[in-house]
Amino acid sequence: MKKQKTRDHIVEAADQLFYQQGYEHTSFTDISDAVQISRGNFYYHFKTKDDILDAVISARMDKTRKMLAQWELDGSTPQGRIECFIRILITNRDKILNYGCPVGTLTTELAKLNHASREEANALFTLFRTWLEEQFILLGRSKDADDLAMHLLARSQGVATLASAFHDAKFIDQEVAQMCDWLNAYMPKE
Amino acid sequence: MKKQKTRDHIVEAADQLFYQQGYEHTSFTDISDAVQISRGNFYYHFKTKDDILDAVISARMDKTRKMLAQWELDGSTPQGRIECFIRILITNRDKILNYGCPVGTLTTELAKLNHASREEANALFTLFRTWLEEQFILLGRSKDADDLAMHLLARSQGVATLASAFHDAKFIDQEVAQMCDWLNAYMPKE
DNA sequence: GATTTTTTAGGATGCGTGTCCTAATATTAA
DNA sequence: TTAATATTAGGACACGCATCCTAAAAAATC
Repeated sequence: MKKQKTRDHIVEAADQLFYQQGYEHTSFTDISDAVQISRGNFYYHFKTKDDILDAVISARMDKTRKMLAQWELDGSTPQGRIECFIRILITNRDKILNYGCPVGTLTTELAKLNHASREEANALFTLFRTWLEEQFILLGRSKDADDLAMHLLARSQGVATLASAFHDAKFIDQEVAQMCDWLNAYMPKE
Repeated sequence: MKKQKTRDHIVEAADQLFYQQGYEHTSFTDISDAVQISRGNFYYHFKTKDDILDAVISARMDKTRKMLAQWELDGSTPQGRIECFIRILITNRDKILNYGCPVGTLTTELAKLNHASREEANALFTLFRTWLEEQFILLGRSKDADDLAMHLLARSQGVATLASAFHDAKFIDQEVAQMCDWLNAYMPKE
């Protein structure tokens, strides 16, 4: 099946372009140029542009789930796992400086467009949210686990937005350090 | 001069629409419908769509400057003034729940579009940043005043993004309370 | 090698867009 | 009232867009 292969290429290219240029501002031509495929050939793989968006979101969900699963292996303690989350800002620093947070910018754009896939994009946030919540529960904070998860999500989100606006890498490092301090000071050592 | 009047109407309508729908997604027709003006008449007031954007940004700068000046009067202490900033999230809660932060979402969009007015939009952030910095200096934190300003900006930004994604008003209230606590606990009482 | 199926290329179509032009109307000045 | 100017309306224009169609090419099957 060659179909699946080119389909994957399309999704991958669209994923990048949607992140870098935004969904609406990315045209079929942009994607076909990136994949080196004729524009007309698209319809064979995807009926509409919205379908590509759904495929991209779905792919991001899978990738995120795998990443979270990996963190479960990397970090032996809940603190360590949460720290993995905090440190994505550093791992993806360059991209974030240029294009912001992929989750935040997409949900924001789709909200403005009042797009049908708005909620599906939000599910990406929910994925992180519930995962973080679980970690905080493991830390014995079951009462406010969700609040803490939202708090951390919001801080990461804000850091990405500001760092991107001012193209300030140092700011990312500072805030990541602060969040780690917050995590260690605030949480009970076990 | 009737010209100035309709020009102001155009800028006001464009301001709202750019906020609610995004810059790119708002067409000349959208604006002319809102202002009740023929589409062709636009060119008499603005040469290009980009010119409208510049005018909108400029208007927002003026409005922001006035708001900051007002806060200088409202809050007798630097803490009080900073608290004014934190509480915009509550003042504009409904709009934020629906459309996010006007500054953050615009700069994010223009960054993706690689738009010429990107930097001018960022100046809105800088306006808040330097104003907050001044307040922290007045509090005797001249060494890390800018860091604190950026920290607070980022947190507000993150709160707006998450609250909008999850349409969660309670989250705004919680985080605003936390930021006020942080401000009062962290800062020296005088 | 022949035939069927899968995959592709490239252009046609209709629509919305920003932009621009020109003639009509309203407003002001003489 | 008349003449000059300021403001408007509405349509023309070229372009890019998502979409759709059809015939050619490639691949797979027999």
